Amino acid sequence: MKRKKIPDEAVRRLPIYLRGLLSLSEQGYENISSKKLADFVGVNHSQIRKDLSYFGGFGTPGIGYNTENLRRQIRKILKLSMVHKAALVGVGNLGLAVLRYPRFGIFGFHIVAAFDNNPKKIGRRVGNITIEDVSNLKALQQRKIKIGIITVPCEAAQETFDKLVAAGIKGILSFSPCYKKGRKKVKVITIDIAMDLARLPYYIATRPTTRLAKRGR
Amino acid sequence: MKRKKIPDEAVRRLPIYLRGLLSLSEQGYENISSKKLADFVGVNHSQIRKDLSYFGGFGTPGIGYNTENLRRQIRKILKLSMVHKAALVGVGNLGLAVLRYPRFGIFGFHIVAAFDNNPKKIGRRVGNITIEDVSNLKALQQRKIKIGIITVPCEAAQETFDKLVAAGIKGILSFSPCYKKGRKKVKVITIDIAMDLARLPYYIATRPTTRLAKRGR
DNA sequence: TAATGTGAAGCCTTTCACAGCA
DNA sequence: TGCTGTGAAAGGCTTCACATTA
Repeated sequence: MKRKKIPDEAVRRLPIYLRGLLSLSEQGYENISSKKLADFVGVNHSQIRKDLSYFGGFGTPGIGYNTENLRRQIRKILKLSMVHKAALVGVGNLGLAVLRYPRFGIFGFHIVAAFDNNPKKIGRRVGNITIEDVSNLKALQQRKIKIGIITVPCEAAQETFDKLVAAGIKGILSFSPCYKKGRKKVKVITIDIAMDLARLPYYIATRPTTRLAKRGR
Repeated sequence: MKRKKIPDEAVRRLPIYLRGLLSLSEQGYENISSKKLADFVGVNHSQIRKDLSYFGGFGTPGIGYNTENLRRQIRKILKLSMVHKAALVGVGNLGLAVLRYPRFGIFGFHIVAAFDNNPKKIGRRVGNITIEDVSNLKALQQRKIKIGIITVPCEAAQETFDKLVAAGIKGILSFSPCYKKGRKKVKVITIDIAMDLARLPYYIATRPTTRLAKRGR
């Protein structure tokens, strides 16, 4: 295995495996075969072995993968071994929900700052974070925050995006559907709730037998 | 064009085009070429033509596509011409945020019911919806609700899923990362915020020049 | 024996390139 | 001329099948 180009799709599946391994290790599995993990997470077993082989041989023929070790390896590949500091911009309903979202911890994320442009919100506390004015975004670099979460309304998305990039942010999770120009050296992952919902009716009652597509995304 | 098998990926892109067309038609474009739309939404222009060709020839050589007509056609393909009634289960932070999410309307969705199992929440109003007890889920069929949105905590996801399926729901948008068994004749689209976030560090500072991957998903 | 790691095959998706039409 | 619609080529991803290893 000589570091060929690694499919983006393989990277997208690693967190799925990680979450599966977490459950299975809680269930007491010390070792796990690609077959068993495959059944559990709903991915083909060859796929799992292939995906893992891009990064190295973590298994033992005849035995499978050591659950703890594989978890550690995947966390390392995804750079989740360290804790990542994230900043959230836009403390509306969705922003609040994300701030209070309980499950970031298991992947090593920590939202350490929240920003809004509404004077009424600035200074308020959510959990143990105090909402700051967006003008403070400039200082993100000094605070070693490399990940941004955008939960502002559509109109403000481009401006927020530009500010985050200017502040040296390296990765952005955006809930805003609006198209961003000028992304460069910044990885952007967009979650567009309305758009995902918009695909649903197409699949309803169209097909005599539902195709059970790969996985909802 | 003889209805070959239509790639799921093409369907996934249709809402992107739809949203792009909305903006461009607001900007006053009466006709639009695949090239212009491509630049706007960040997809290859051949891709757009190919995607549309799966469903029919909507354009005019030399001119492009009539903006209004293409919007209408895509809405028709995605079955978004009618209004879809949706029910939301789990009125926590995220559920509230989704209930108040302003942008479902443009795709023709209408959340008409919300459910929770917490007696303190039942009876409360959010917008013009009254929160009901989850036991009322049974009646979804009579109420002609075919789409469900799951925003319950992980532990309750499987149970909620089973109830929605039993109630005759045809499509589900789930924010719960937990694996669902027994999906059948039901299309499930999953949004897993933590998992999307978990991919971000992998892409940060790994690559000398960022690959500008297709689009964040 | 049981399961990994992997070349090769097969399948799906994207891009190219151009005939044909307005 | 400008742009669509579409075969064909290229590229990428998934699955198969098996040599290999503990």
